[in-house]
Amino acid sequence: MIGASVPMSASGVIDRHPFVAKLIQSIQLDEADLAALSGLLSHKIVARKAKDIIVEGYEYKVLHVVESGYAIRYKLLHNGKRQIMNVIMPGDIIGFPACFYEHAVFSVTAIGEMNLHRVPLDDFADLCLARARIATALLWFAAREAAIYAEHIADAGRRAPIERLAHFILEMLTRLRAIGAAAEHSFVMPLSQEGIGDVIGLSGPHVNRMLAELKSEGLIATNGPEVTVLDRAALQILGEFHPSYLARAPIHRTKA
Amino acid sequence: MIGASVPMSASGVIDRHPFVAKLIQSIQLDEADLAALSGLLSHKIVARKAKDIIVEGYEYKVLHVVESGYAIRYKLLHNGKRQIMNVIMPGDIIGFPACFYEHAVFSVTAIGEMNLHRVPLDDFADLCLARARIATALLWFAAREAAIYAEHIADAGRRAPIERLAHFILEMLTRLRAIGAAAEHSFVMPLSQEGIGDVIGLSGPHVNRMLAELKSEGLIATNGPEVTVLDRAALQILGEFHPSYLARAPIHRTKA
DNA sequence: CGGCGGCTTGAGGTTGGTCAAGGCATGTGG
DNA sequence: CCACATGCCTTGACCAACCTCAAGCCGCCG
Repeated sequence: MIGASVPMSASGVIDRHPFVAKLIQSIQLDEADLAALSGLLSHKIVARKAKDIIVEGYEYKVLHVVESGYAIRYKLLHNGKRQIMNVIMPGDIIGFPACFYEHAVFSVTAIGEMNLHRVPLDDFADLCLARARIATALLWFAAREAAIYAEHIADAGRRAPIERLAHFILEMLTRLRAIGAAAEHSFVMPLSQEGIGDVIGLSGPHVNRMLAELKSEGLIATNGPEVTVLDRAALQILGEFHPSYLARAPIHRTKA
Repeated sequence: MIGASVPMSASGVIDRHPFVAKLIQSIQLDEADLAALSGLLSHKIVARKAKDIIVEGYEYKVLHVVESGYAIRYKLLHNGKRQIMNVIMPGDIIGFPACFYEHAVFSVTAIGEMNLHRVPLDDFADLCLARARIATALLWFAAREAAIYAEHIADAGRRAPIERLAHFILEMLTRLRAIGAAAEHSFVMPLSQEGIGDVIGLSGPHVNRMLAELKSEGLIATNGPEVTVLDRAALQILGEFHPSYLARAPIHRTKA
């Protein structure tokens, strides 16, 4: 911890980190918690565009807490296709919750430049054991991750292409707004159309056609990579989107 | 706890419960842990076939630990289709890890008769806070649940129909064997062909065609609801199935 | 200026859904 | 004990949806 390039022990600095902000939204932290987190997030690194952070099948012993930038968690299949499981955003932890496995089950690649904090897996485990509140919050994050994945199963398996796209756009808007990275009705899409296809299980050209349809129906507008939601109510109905599964805080328990 | 119909405090009884067996496989439990679990699992109930245990959108305050029988966790979509997220087996907890949400995000229905233990959510939360080892094991279960879901995303989104079916058959065989509910190469499929279709995102008739193809290739055989894997190696390659994501134990940590 | 990545559009072919009919096993009530 | 209903499996024909391949375009960056 000594010799960290960027000292972050002052709570005025650490609690502006998106990961800490996310923790605070789901559970109350005291000074000792913040100090522990501050120590954990002392080793800052930068990942350039298209940098592989985790490669499927390999062992890994470090996690990366995202401060800024985006990454994709994906799997390459032997029929040559790619399935993107999730878009990783600031405040997320790369390698969690899959870090309980000995070998990586997915690959993670940066899209665009990222600022990360490198955290040895063992330090992370120690923190959980020492700070019950943080461990509890992480159990909640893991449950939320599972809920997001389950929603993606319904998307890929049973929704019509245009419904998947509507759902995906609203999910991105909602998640980006939660971290303060989007305006009320618009956001910058970090993925190409082919990338979107790899999330929702469509080919690139078909994503393009579905986008055109949403535009012609007046539900969205685009300007380069920027997507603007023009008719949120109609999009929600079309994509059957219920934002509750993305909630930031668990239900309140009197005893917890 | 007093007045429970079936006393289970003797560890010789409690540790034969599939849920406890699953816990023991991932973490070591002491006498106090077993006693706490014994108290938790004192209220036994039976669910008949097609009984709705959780209905999407409703609040729920109890979990159900499965002792025997199967259930499906699913979502009904407004286009009339059904997506099954997961098949729930003995040792699983109905309502976990989604129990952190105030309202149910999925429905759960019994297929066939089930023996369950009713556990109030608050008692469960208290157990986690009091027994750190059990809480840690549950964090691992939540992570594993997320990994299974992620595998299903790849299935539904990017694999060819016959690959999905191969993968699903191997996943069922592996999970059933882990709880001692399957022979080495065969098991009784709890779902109808239409049900299988709702898991892997195909229509009933197409599941039938794909099953016929697997049979004609000599990879599997069926006899009523019983499925026998004849060529596991070929099926694994076809379905790109790597059993590691179903591992029962987390990686070993010296400090934990 | 030239190359590259991504968007857009089109034509054509396969896949897999839908609808429908028939068969078989099981279970139930008369 | 038989008649009937029910649920599931099986098969076929048809057709729309979506993928693939391909070409041209634009904007950006070296």
